[in-house]
Amino acid sequence: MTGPQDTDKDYVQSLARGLEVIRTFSRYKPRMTLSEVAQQTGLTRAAARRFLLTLVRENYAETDGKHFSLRPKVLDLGFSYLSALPMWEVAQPIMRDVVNSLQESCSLAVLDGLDIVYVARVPTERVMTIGLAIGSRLPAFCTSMGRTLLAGLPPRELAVYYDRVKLERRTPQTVANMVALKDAVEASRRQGYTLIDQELEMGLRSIAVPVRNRRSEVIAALNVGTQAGRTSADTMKTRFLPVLIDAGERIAASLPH
Amino acid sequence: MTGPQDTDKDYVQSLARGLEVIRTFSRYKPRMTLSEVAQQTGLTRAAARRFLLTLVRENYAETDGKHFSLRPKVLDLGFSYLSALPMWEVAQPIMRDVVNSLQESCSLAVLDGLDIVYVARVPTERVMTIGLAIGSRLPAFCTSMGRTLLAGLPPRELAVYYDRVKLERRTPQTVANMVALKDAVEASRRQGYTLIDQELEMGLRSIAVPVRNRRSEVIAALNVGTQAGRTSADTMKTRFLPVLIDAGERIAASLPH
DNA sequence: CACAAATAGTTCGTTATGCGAACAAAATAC
DNA sequence: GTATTTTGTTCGCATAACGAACTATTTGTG
Repeated sequence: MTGPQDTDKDYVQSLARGLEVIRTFSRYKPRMTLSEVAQQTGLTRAAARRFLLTLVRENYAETDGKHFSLRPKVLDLGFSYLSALPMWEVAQPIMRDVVNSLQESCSLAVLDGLDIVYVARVPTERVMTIGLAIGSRLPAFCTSMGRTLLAGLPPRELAVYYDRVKLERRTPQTVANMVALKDAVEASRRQGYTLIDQELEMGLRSIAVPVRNRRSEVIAALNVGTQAGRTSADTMKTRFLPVLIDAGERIAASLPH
Repeated sequence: MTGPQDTDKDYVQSLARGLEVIRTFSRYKPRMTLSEVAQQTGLTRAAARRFLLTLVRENYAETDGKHFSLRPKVLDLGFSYLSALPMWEVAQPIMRDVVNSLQESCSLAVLDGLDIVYVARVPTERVMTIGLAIGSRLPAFCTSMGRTLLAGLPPRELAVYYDRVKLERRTPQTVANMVALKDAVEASRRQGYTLIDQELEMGLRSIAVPVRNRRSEVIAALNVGTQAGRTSADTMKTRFLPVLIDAGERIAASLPH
C-alpha cells in the first residue's frame, strides 16, 4: 500500500493506514479476521493487528477473539463532519416540509470528488432498489443532485471533473457521452434545476435544485425523487419544482453569516 | 494527551491521535486553525499540523491556507459501520411504514457506552428542539430507546452501566435516582417496551421496543416520538405500541442468519 | 484421532517514522 | 511601524512501528 511517493515529513502514514482499515469494513464484510483485514488493506498481518487492537482499545471496533467489527463510535467521526455543516440543523425541518407537501422522498447531498454524498435524507418510501442513508455515495454525472452540483462548479473545477470522470451507462437512458453530458450540465446551470429521468435506475425520476451560500456559491443540492410511473416529468416541473426552489432558498436564508 | 499507561507494543498512538483530531471538529468548531486544533487536542502544534496535512492529503479534510475543516469523505468512515450493520438495509422501509401509519417520527438506535447512538431515522416533524441524525448521541438512562437497550443487557453489563452512569436531571420529570432507574429498567424488561414521558425534554413523549437477533439478544431499539400535547400515553400504548412491536419483529425476521 | 494447513500471537532487532524545540517567516493587532 | 501572535519549517533524536521469523492455536481433512 502506498502513501505519497517521496518521503513526506508532514505525512503520518500510520493515520492514513488506520483509516484504511476502518474503511475496509462494509456491507459485504461486516466482520473480518485479522488475516482478512491484512489481505484487504495490503498491510502485513502484524501491522493490521496493531491497528485493529488500537481501534478496539479506543472503542471504535470490537472483537470476539477472532473476528473484528466496527462499533458505533465510528459514527462520531462522520458526525464531526455532519454537525460542522452550516446547513445541517436547519435543513431537516425544511426537508420534512417538502416531504409533507409532496409525499415524496427528499435528500440533500454535497459533491465529493466524482460522487455525491448524502448528508441529509427524509425518505417516504422506497423509490430505489438500494438503500440510501447519510454517507451513501452515488456518481454525480447521472444523478439530479450531481448534475446540479456540477453546474455550480467553477469552470476550472468542472474541467477537472470532465477529465477524470468515466461515464458508465447505468440504464439505457444514461447520458454516457461527454458532449451530451456537458450539454446537460450546461442546461442545468441555465435553468437552475435538474430533472433526471431513469438515468441512474429504471423507474426512478428525480428533480434537484442548488442550495447556495451567501456568496451565491452552490454548496449542496436538494432533490425529490419519485417513481416514474407515479409522477410525470411535467408534474415534477409544475408541482415539485416550486416547492424545492422555496426549500432551497429557505435553507440558504437560514445559513449563518 | 495520554494513551495506555504502559508502553503497549500493540497500540498505534498516531492512529489514536489522528482520530481525536477528526473528533475535535463540531457544530461549535466547524473550522479551526492549526493552533486551535493543537489546543483542543493537547497535541503540539507540529504534531497537529502533520495530522491535519495528512487528513488533507487523504481528502478527509481541506484547508483555505489557514483554517481546516472536514470533508464528506469522513462520512465514509461512519458509513463503514452503518453498512456493516445487519439490520441497516431492511430497517428503513419498515420504519417508513411506521411513520406512514402513525404520522410520527421513528428512530433506530444502538447502545454505546453510556449513550444511545442513532443509526437510522425517519423524521416527520420536529418533536425536539435539537436536531437528530445518524450519529447523534443521547444519554441512555432518560430515553425510551436507552431504557429498552439497558433492559436487554446481560446482568453483568447492566451492573457496569449502573456503576458508571451519572444521573443528571434534564427535566423535572427525569428519573435521577438509582433505585427509581433500576425499577424503571426492570419494568421495561418485564413489559417489553418503554414509555418515556418528558424525561429527556419537556413536551417530548416517546415509546420504544427492542429489536432482537435470532439468539433473542437485544441489538437495537426502535422508537416513535411525539409531542406530549398531541398524543396521550394511553394512545401510545393502544395505537403506537402494536405497530412498533410489529415493526421490531419484521426487522428481526429480516436479519440474515 | 492424527496430521496438515491455516491463522493468530509474540518477539525483537532494526529503522525510519514521528517527534518537538527552536528558529524563521508571515499574519495580525494596535 | 512595532509588537504580538500564529504558522511554516528544520533537523537531530528517540522510540514507535515495523516485519520476518518463530511459536501457538485453531480449523479442516482423511
